[in-house]
Amino acid sequence: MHATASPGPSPSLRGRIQAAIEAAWTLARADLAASASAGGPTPEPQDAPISIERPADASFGDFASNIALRLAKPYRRAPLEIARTIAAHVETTATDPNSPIASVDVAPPGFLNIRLADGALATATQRILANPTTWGHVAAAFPERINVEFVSANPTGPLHIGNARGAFTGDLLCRVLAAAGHKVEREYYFNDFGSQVKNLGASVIAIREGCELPEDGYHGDYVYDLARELPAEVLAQAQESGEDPSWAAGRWASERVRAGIEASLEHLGCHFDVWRSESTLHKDGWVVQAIDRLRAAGDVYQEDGAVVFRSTKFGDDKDRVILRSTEDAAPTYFAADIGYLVEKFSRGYERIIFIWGEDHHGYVARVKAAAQSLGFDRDHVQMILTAWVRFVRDGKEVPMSKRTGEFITLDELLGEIGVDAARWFFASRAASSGIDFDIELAKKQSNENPVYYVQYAHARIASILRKAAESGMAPPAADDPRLADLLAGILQSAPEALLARQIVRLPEVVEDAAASEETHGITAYATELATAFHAFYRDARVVDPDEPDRSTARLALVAAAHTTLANALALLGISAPETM
RNA sequence: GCGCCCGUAGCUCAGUGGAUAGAGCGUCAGGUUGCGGACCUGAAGGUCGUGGGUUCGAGUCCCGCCGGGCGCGCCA
Repeated sequence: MHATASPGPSPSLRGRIQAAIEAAWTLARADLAASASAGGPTPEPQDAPISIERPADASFGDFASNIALRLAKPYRRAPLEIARTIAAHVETTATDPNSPIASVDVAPPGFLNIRLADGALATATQRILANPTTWGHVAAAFPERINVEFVSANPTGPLHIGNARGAFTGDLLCRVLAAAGHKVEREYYFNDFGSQVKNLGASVIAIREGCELPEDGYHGDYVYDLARELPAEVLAQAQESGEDPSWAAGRWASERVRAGIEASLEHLGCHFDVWRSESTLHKDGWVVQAIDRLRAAGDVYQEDGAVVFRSTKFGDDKDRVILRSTEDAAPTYFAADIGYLVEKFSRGYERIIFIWGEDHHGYVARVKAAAQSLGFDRDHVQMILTAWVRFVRDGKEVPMSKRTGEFITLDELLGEIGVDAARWFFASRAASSGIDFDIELAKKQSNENPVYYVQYAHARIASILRKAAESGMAPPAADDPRLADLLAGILQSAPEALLARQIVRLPEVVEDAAASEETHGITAYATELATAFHAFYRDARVVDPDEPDRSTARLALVAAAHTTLANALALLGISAPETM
């Protein structure tokens, strides 16, 4: 019971191994210093953290470290000597029954190969049964409040397939950061201020009145729907107050479109905590305040009647205009971005992340420059750029333009290939990797998507648990006093041990995903876990009335696998079906 | 022209300076008297775009070149 008493995240096994090796290194370093020749002083301790990794070849053990190879040069000692000295100081289960390490071997040219104790697998399995909902969550070394802004497409038309990557990338990042112990808020910024809103309104009115569309008007089917649904009162009120009806209709249409976008995103499993409009940003004075702060910092100047921010002072390749010389000194879009930075930091975030398409990479330097001039740490403003997705149908690139209405909406795409398959597709690729998305191919292959392989493993486990229940059997409770012995009994044999070794990796996978801000490690892991389960299923009969103890023990392991698969899928926002 | 990203198996993609470069799909050959065959086992398939350099060690870091994408507005 003591092992499972503390709720919430606990360190990954890898973290505990790392701590053990670090402790051994501290002792080993003293040995090495004591035996040092008079050749020179012992170097200062290296700051480099001791990295523990999963070896490429499983026969080497559960974990490996190249620490001795890295330290050989600064300490001017043979890697093998360092490795042997460290290994001699590691507490293993041979000397300390609580150690997660069964053995440490030294292999040329200086690797430490570490084998996990069976007891560590059993303890981890118990912990999963005790706290299934938080299994896989880890505690951040420095928990932060993080704002992640993504999608932020202008509400002048429904989301199209080009918005898919940003939506999924942002959502996945938020899920991962939250699981890694951070407080995450999801934000959508939209422009309800610019001329395109008026343009949308003009298009709606033109259709409504049967006139020709404006030259730069919007043409999509949705514009006709808007024209049909526009309440007459909107135009009547505009006429009464003397306002340009295009603005009034545009505001109405834009809000209508925005609500549709929100519904689409919710359908994808992408929830946003904050919807921030550009007009309120101006109205609340944030843009003016930001410009004043830049001016006070001495980082703006006048040129040809315009106000310019000296962003080159902070590494940008040219200075940027923030107030135009014409149109009543109207602020530029960039000025609004600066105001938005001030407003966001005023809410107390330690870190602000933007998910942008790579076509925005030119904006990174100027926004970071603004942050720095405003007195923020530029490293607390972070941009994640997603590479372009080329949508292809029949070998031809699909054109996408909201204005001409030539685009495939996100809703249409997901109607064809399904949310789970689409999520897996994007989650399993690095954000920086360019993708050719062949829509016909994706439809054809959606049945071959590995996501179903993983979901199938989950459903198969659910089926086993149902089968067990029919025979009056169930996984043992987490506080069953026999659990430790039962697990120890089965973890001696290969099918069970191989599965358990995959199960216990989840927290490490979450740590890695959060550190790299990439999710393809999770999809790869989920696939490997499913494979390990299918192999176990082949070799080990779970429900066997003739072997009640062994059945109970295996049910505990299977229940842990069930939870682990479900939590890995939850990190990806993908459903974990009980049947399929 | 300048800047950023990318180039790894037939295809789509992984690969925090370390051990024999991996996975899925596709191809080929096999597998079920038991809990879900949407499964399992095995095989074939690689000059890691290219040429140098750094390193005990390079797919990974640095430089040149080739090829592809994106960006270089007081636009939004």
